[in-house]
Amino acid sequence: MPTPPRTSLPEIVAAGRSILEADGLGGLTMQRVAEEVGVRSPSLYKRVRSRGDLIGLIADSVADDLAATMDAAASDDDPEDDLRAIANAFRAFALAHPNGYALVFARLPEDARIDPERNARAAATLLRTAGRLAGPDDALAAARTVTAWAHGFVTMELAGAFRLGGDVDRAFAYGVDHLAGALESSGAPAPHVKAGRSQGHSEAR
Amino acid sequence: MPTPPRTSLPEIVAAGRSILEADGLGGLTMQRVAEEVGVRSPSLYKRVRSRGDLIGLIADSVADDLAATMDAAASDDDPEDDLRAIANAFRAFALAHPNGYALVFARLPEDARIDPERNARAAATLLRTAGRLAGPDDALAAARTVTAWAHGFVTMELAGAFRLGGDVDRAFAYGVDHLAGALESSGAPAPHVKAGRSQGHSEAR
DNA sequence: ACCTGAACACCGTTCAAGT
DNA sequence: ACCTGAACACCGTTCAAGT
Repeated sequence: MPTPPRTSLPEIVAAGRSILEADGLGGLTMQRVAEEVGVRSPSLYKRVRSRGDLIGLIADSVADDLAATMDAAASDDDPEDDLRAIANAFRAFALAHPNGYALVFARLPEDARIDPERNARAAATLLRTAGRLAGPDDALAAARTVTAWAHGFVTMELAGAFRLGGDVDRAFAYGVDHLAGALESSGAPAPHVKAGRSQGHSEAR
Repeated sequence: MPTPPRTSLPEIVAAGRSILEADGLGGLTMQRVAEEVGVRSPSLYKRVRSRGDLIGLIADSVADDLAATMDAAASDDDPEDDLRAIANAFRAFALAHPNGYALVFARLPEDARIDPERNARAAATLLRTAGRLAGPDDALAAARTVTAWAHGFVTMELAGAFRLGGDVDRAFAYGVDHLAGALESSGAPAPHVKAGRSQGHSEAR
């Protein structure tokens, strides 16, 4: 005799994500999730293969939001401004959702990885901006340089690894500015060189 | 009646580190460690406050090795060559010890963090090289930019996040070259400008 | 002083039994 | 078709009891 479902996969993922954000990966237990969606933990296995599977689904969900945030930050006007805006949005997202963010770049088991199309879509905005700065041939390498830097920076910031004093905000701005200058100078078509670049590295022409 | 110790803290840390490297953080159980050093798991708590504490000690140990590796890579000759050498050594270490490396930059609880002096010592080599490239005022921001980039890059590489094709080795080389160029151009004393810089970004002057 | 077995609270996961 | 209690194997950690 059929029984009506008492929860759903989206609800489970959403509950898992909010628990993760609140209490970290260690606090994300199947029992907490079950309690949150009003069910007993064995029932979760009707919609989810394992805790690892659930973690992968949460990572997908966060990755989508991060991609949307970066997308919204780009205006497709001046590429250097866009790079700065994307980087700032990226950092703000990571600082606002540290535990979810960590999952997006975590070393997950093969089957829990973010799927390829989602990955490509998430990379698209930055890839386009990087291509406009560094030229089509270097677009991928340039995008990887920027992503690596931004990810490394916020990861270290979240880990509390910047403990030598100094202004962390300034170090971030320093990084974007110098990366933008370095990538742009690397032989792209460089269609419109604006008169007043932002600051500090005008010698990099 | 006193009993002679059957193990020691260094032995425990070393065992934990080799288990971590072989089986990941999930495989690092107190029972596995105890078995490895020939004792029962409750005995470990004589030398270690908790599993988290042990993880912190392992992180310290790996951080020391990483710092030594970077130190050995620098020759204090041409700073750009040094930057490249340090970055390559950093990446090689991370790829060779992925699980231990992850711990060094992990978001550990406050009390398990790598201690400040160790942190400063680990940063010293790169800070010096960055200072020779970017000038004393920008040394810290420049070192942070390079460290963030290198850490982000290898983390993404280890996570399998580079899935858009392309040559990952080339992307790494591209990153060092452009970072070196960008930092150097940022207004340092720049004592000896070599005639033949490496490649590709000679327009960045 | 160090080590141990037993115990506790807590996991993820399975499964037979219920509706 | 979905949900549940009970059970299993496995954690980290504590502690009284042994030497």
